[in-house]
Amino acid sequence: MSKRLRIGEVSRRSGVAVETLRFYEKSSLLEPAGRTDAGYRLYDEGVFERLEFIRKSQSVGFTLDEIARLIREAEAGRRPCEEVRRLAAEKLEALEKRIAELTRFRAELRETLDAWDREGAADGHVCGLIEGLEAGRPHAPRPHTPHSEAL
Amino acid sequence: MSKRLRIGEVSRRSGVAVETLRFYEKSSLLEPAGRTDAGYRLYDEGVFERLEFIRKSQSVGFTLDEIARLIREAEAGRRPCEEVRRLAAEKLEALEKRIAELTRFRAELRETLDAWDREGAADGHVCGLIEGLEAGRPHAPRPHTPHSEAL
DNA sequence: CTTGACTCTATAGCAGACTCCAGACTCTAC
DNA sequence: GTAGAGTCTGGAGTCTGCTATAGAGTCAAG
Repeated sequence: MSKRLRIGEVSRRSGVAVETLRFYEKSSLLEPAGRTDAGYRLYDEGVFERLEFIRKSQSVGFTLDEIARLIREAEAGRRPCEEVRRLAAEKLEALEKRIAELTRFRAELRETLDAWDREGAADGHVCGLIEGLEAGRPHAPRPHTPHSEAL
Repeated sequence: MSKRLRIGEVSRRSGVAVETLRFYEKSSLLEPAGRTDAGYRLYDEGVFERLEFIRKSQSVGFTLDEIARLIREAEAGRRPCEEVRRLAAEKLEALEKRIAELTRFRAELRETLDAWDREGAADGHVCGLIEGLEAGRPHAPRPHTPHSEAL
């Protein structure tokens, strides 16, 4: 029989704010195992596992809604492996696109910074980024990419 | 003398929604080159360059506010190279951290997906992610399998 | 019994980047 | 001259993931 924890203790041990725990409850991510007579939430040790799951899922790009859905399915006794896998595969794909994109931008940004270093103290000089603002960069403009996911 | 475009045309050609263009204007990111007598915004071709600049800057992590600031400085004829450079260097650093982070996540995600593929067709099998979820749940009694650090 | 930390609910607010709406005007085509 | 698409303004609403506040009840220590 495991010890039951109040919300503050859970918060302290997990690093997740009290308000956030309650918010997660509202969002169907986390139910307290019970309540005291006074209505205080009581959690058991499993909560840490759950929070870890949430954290990890978030970190690979699942939204709280998606996470809630997975949890719902799992609790309904279903094994939404297919679904999870599909979602995860999607996330992976998005992630790869995003990494490629960011890597390109990193190269550009480095290049720009390097150029500034080279031209550095030369006064009267308008640095590359600003130049791009006024006249356009030497790079070919790309067609619009609809929506870069905020990964 | 380049042709002047109305907002819808700019939207169509850039993929940026009309409302977003107006929103950018409110946010001091983008001014139409003029107005018709009826008050319709008119843009010239330079707008695409500007939009591209905004998009790229966003992609490397500048906020719209920062972008507006850069534009303001550039248009004031100042050369805020120091400032721009500092900001850019910061973003580069952040970008590198982000890329490293995402790359780690990608590795984890791939690994997870691979693991699922290997264990795949084995029926009755609860995939790692879900397993983590079910741990400590009173429902769904499950055989204990010690592989839960899925994500 | 009082103090102070903790908890409760319900509601509001924040940041960032849009997105949509009403109601009025304008432009183009037929 | 009328339909229908496009545009205008100003302001409100959306979305995600929290974070904060008010006002009240609870609990353990001194």
